[in-house]
Amino acid sequence: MNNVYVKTDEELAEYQISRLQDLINEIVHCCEDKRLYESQRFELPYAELRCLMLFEGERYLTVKGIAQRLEVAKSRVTKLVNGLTEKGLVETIEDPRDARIKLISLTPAGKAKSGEIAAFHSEIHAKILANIATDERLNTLSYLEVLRSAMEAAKAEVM
Amino acid sequence: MNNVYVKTDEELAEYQISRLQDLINEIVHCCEDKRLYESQRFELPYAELRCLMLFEGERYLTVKGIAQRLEVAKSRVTKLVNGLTEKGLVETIEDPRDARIKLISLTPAGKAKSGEIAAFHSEIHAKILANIATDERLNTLSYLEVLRSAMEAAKAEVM
DNA sequence: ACCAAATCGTTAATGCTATGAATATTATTA
DNA sequence: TAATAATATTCATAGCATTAACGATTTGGT
Repeated sequence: MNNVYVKTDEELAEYQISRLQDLINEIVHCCEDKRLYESQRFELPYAELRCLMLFEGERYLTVKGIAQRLEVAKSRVTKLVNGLTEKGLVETIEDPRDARIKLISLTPAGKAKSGEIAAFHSEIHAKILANIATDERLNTLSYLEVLRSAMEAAKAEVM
Repeated sequence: MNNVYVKTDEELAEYQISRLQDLINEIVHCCEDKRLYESQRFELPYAELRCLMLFEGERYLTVKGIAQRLEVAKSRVTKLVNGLTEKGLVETIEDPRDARIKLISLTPAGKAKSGEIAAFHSEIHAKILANIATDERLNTLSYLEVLRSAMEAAKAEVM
């Protein structure tokens, strides 16, 4: 046995794999905490909150459109819209040209809440950036992009 | 108005914020897809799968211990362990020194499944690394670490 | 003009994730 | 020994999400 221990490529890869695994887990875990916090702070089930945030720059949305954007079934959206309606954040009118379609839009209260949530999102991401040294910000974003691409490529391979 | 438009620091920050927001969202979304895939592939509700993976290197776990590691209520763990027991992946004995405590351990089938899942995790992270140029891997990991720290710091500030 | 097919949203049944309060059993400790 | 603490379970409740079946409406072809 040699005292000077040199890592083989294999071992190096093992190490990098588990480090990547840990880092991603921690980052995702952090996001889950944010999600919980957000939901409590704005007194909205998270799915309803996400639904509310779709009305950025769009006056009206339909059940179908929301379903596509949230990537859930239409029946789920019915429930979410009911919840938001009961809370007075959203209201529904009928499409004058097609009686099948419901046009859903924010109430003033909904706009206000949506604004608050958007501000919170900005705030939290601003805080994250502020916690990165100025000269490291661009690199962080670049390498995050590298990771995102690599993850999507890996997903395409495996799944 | 000037044709040569120079971004103010504020605008630069805005841009970086929304880019960070998007990147993190995409990465998290990717992880959610992985989670779904995993759950279907191994025919286990995701919570049970996570529970199974806690038995790495630990012979026995208790309900309480699992609850702490998964960060869920004990009553939730009772359900998960029931599910895993019905599937023959886990078995329970009584602690010989304390009749209140149940010692939960993997069955051979559970060990096998747990091994498969761990292998899948390694595989997917290896694939991600393989999709990053060799000379960018170390930097990616470093900057991921930077991001993770910044996120945790921001969390501590806001939440 | 009419009928079949497609579209849109809702309802009902089902299953997973998770919590909190109440409870039964067993250990500890004063 | 009696009170208290620890461990796990049960029950009620709530959120997240799907699929299948349905009713209402529109559209397209004949």
